[in-house]
Amino acid sequence: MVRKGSDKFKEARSLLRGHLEKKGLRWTQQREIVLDAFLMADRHISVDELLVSIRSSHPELGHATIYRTMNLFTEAGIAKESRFDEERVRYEPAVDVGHHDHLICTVCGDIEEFEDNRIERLQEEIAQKRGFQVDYHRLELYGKCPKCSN
Amino acid sequence: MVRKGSDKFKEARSLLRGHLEKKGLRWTQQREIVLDAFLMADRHISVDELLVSIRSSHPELGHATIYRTMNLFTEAGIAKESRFDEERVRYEPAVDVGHHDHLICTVCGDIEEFEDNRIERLQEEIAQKRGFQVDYHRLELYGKCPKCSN
DNA sequence: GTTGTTGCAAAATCTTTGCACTTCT
DNA sequence: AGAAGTGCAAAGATTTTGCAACAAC
Repeated sequence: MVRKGSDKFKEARSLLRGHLEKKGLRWTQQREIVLDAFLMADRHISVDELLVSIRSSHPELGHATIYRTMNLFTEAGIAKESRFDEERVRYEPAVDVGHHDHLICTVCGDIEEFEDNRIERLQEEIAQKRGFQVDYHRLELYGKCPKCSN
Repeated sequence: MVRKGSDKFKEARSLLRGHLEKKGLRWTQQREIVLDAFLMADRHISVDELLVSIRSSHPELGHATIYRTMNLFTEAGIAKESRFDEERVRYEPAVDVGHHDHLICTVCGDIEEFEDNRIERLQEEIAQKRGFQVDYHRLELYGKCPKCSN
């Protein structure tokens, strides 16, 4: 379980404070509420899922605010967008985790993370061979998780 | 240059004919027009780009038809959807090409393709280790192409 | 008191759908 | 003739934006 006092929360808050100060923006209740909900979610969450989880305690907080806030978090380096094979964007925390790729179950929607340095090295090699300078990448394996493949 | 008589065109037409027959669907002028425009495009094309390229010769062909037709082509195995980091879907031919992954230039939008069996094997290995059964994957390297990185 | 922020509704995008009309077979 | 397809406009879904009221500094 993710607790509010964990390192992830502290790091995210400090990143956000820094970003807000640098840009002359403000620390608001709404940003705090969305930040907590986002970090507590502990999975790849969409805006409307966030809205649902927030609405019970803060019914007045609207979707426009969440969109604006998640864009802010992305700029601040707290959240990362992932589009997977869907139309809508999902967000995952970008703090307190190294880079990783995804295994996505097309049956139950479960998303697991993995990391493999050998693949990263091969990607670098392929890009260099073509004179490409890679800034970031995305590797997603779609299929059936152990539960769904029986 | 892609010619209308090339293998790609023949293979796509034959695939489409087979799919239409199997499903009891019909071979129409519009499907032929969209198929030709799609295959001639010879790059990752979006619905509105297709619409523009078709509108000059067939102004009455609407976007709904293109959406429906591209969905049909995807089912028939002629086209493959790629969403990259955009909101809209792009399509690429699924015939006459092996599986490949993408290098995407974030400056000029250029998309190159590559293939690497070593990476594919590592993906398989990672998935197996977790009991995941991979159906398909997606690997995209984002960065600057030789022209744009100077 | 400024200036940024929010909440709502409206607009913008991309995609799908309902329906009358047309076109295959 | 009958069933499927098309074209248009309308509706859906997701995301952004304009603006008056509000809150942070």
